[in-house]
Amino acid sequence: MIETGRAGSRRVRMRDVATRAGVSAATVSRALNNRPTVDPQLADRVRKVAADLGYEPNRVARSLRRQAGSVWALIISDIENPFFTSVARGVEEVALHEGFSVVLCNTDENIARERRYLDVVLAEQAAGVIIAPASDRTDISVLRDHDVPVVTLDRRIRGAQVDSVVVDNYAGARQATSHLLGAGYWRIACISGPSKLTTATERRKGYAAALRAAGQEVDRRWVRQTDFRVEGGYVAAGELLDLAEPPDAFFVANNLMAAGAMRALRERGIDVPEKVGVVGFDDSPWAPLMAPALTIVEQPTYLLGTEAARLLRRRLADRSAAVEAVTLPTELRVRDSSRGPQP
Amino acid sequence: MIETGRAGSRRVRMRDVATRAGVSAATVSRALNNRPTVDPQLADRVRKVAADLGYEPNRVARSLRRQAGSVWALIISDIENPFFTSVARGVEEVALHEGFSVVLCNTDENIARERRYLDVVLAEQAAGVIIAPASDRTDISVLRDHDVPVVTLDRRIRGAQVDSVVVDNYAGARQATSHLLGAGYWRIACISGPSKLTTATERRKGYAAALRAAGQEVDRRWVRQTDFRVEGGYVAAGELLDLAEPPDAFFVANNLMAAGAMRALRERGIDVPEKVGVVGFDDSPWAPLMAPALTIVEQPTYLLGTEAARLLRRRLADRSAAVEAVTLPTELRVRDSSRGPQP
DNA sequence: CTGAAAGCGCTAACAT
DNA sequence: ATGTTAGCGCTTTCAG
Repeated sequence: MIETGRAGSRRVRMRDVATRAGVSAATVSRALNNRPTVDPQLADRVRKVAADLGYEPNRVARSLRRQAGSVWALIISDIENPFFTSVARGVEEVALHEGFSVVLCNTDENIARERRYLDVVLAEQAAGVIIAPASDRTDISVLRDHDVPVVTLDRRIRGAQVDSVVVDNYAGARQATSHLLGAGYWRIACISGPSKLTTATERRKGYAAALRAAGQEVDRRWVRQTDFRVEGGYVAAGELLDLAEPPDAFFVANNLMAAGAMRALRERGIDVPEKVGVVGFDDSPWAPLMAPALTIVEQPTYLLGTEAARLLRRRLADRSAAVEAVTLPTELRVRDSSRGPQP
Repeated sequence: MIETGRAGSRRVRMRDVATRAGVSAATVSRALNNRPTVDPQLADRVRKVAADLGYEPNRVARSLRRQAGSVWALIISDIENPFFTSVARGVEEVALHEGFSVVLCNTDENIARERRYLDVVLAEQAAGVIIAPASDRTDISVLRDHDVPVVTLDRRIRGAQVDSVVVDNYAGARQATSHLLGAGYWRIACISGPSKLTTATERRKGYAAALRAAGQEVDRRWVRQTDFRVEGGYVAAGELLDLAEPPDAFFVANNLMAAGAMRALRERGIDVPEKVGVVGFDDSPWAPLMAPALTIVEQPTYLLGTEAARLLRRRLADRSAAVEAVTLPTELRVRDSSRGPQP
């Protein structure tokens, strides 16, 4: 039904409900907030009147008065990565259940933009913040100073005493690399992300650990740290393939970069997995549909979101609770891109 | 730098700046908002003091007083679709440039959730709203009634007098279908989205128009309208392939459904494009990487976002401007999945 | 050009 | 159990 409705019709305020119900604004407030100190019958009547009038509390006024809003801010670093979108779903699920709304802020891995959003969510009085920091040195003190609960997600901030939830990047990367070794690849390169991100460095370390466990030295020329984007993976893979002694497998530390690496391989007509094996990190809708289907380290993305939300809820309820650091396991999902080399 | 900072340190208010600068709060307000009625030298001094104190205006108080906030709400229907994430980038680009922040709300194509977010953004006093409505009958009167500017994006609302920006779905679908016919496919099926979405129905109509232009009747059994999800495309394609007389090509009206259709084809061991041709609608990071690389109708996603933002900005500046309906062209991007049938 | 004062809509402290 | 009052932090008349 498209109701035309007169534009500018005054929004109904609490005062209007109060007048109509023949009570004071305070009583309306109490009734609508289910305070126990109001007569049940009266409360019912007030709520009925409010509903009839289509009253919706002004959250801005409420936030100003309560000095705390009713939205959670989820600050993510790349909205184009399905990893974060899945995480967002998880967060939302819990938030809505708790009566909060979630707004997303996209920093694009950009420190300045992250800084800006931090100021915004503070100024907008978010009830809490879940953030995938754009750097392991992101300064969240502005939030902490004003008692806004923060949970870091996916990545940790070095030295910060905040609740956090991450996956076991080290173990996942190590398992992926060992899998490649076990499949018969021997000259394995690593394409990881920015060194300012804990995820990137931990995955690189897991890769190195697997090599060493197999008695190999880590060849620095075969380790690339670039951005976490498709283009970064494409360029890095290209450079590695153009080396005099190119690798025969890639461990690629992120889903977007893995797509880029696959493109570089395809453009060069290099058969995967026959000539070069590939394992990515983090699944994506397209990974199983690629040619060949991509082996990846799967992360519990949705769970990551719900866990972060759980930590935030807990912190909201008890500011002095002990800091909790959750680490979730990954799972290697073997597909075709790592079936082993063919002479 | 990780500053520890004493938790709970009082946030600095305008009054503090005023006291420190030896002026009234009103003057501080005027100075910080660049009102012309304040002595330039004084204004400079005030701004300096504000900066020194690390003063950040409380947006909640400002919104309450001004009766309008400084964030734009972007209400999208599926955060997991890269289409929307790219659009979001475009919106943000313009918004930040204009001094607004963007928050994303994800409705998941769910009418109830959309309803909720509409109430939330109203109550939070968003300065404006850009929305991809979950239905062609979405009721946005709650926003219009309170003079919150609205721009619809990607989809239109039937009968609504609001600024809107969409792509030419009809022409794009028609071109895609004609392309399949030209490549030699003859029994072309259409997998489209929910009939409550204008995008889905227009794409279906474009498909039908192309068939009729080629002298074909439209066989209703070959037209499926499902959801815009991977699973929907998978199921629909499977059903169509299991028909006694299966189609020899698919026009799939969305990127996620196209991925699902490709999966159904792969599972049945049906060669694409030799046995069955496929054209999708809307590009995605994975489309060119699939096996075979997917032919698609490309949409100017980023531009869609910036255009929507432009319309919103215009409306904010002039509430009585004439309603503008922008239609952007699509472009067929031919890859391998529609190379033509082989006997 | 600047200051004093009112008030946005709500909630919490205080009164009754 | 309910009403009255004050005030969250800002902007905007209205005076001067």
